[in-house]
Amino acid sequence: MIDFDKLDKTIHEKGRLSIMTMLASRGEWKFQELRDQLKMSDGNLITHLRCLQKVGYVSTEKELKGRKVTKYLLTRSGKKAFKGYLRLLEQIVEQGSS
Amino acid sequence: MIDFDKLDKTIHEKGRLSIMTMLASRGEWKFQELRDQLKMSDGNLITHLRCLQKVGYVSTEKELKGRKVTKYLLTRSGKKAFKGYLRLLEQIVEQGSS
DNA sequence: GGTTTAACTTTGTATCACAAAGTTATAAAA
DNA sequence: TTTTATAACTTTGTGATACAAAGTTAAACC
Repeated sequence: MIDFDKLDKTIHEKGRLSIMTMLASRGEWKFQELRDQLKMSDGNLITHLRCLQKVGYVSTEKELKGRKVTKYLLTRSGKKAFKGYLRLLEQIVEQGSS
Repeated sequence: MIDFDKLDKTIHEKGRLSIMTMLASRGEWKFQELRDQLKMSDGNLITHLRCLQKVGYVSTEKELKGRKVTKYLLTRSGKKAFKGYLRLLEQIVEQGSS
């Protein structure tokens, strides 16, 4: 029996799941890129990013030269948590297709 | 790019996801079995089941003889929807491990 | 008839996704 | 050097909903 208590709610929420998936698939994303790709409002996106930062899954890099640009990336802990989350998804897929 | 808009919110919620996974892995489950396995309160479980019934993913069978027992199972539409959901999970897993 | 049991309903609360509007700071234009 | 534009961020409000707890109903067994 799959242990659904282990399902990380921070990652599981649709908006943050999409963010995490993007960050996992490529090193860095600008705020703008995330917003445009995911078609989220500024407020919604930044709230989710803040939430992911607060639990330590995401960090930022600021470009100091040129226009103000913020890049977001997964932390080591974020990568680990996402891996764990994916492992649970795999279990669900496996059990669901049996 | 994965289309997260397609992610079925009815299924995605943790509680209902666990229910759907159980129903997908075995034909029928009694209310009691679901409640005990998933450690949900009566009220919470039935609310999720009602929600799944309302969108047509789950149906019930009542035993008419003996003690009152209700069994829950996936409808054809529920199986189809769950399959679609799993396909999206597979995409996430794939993209996440690239 | 009374008790137990399974399923179900109702009610209340706390959380949270999301949008919209407002704020700040910097860079380019004028 | 004032103005305008832009990117990131904050604040506020609202609606939705997960969940628990307590109450209700109906059938079966004593």
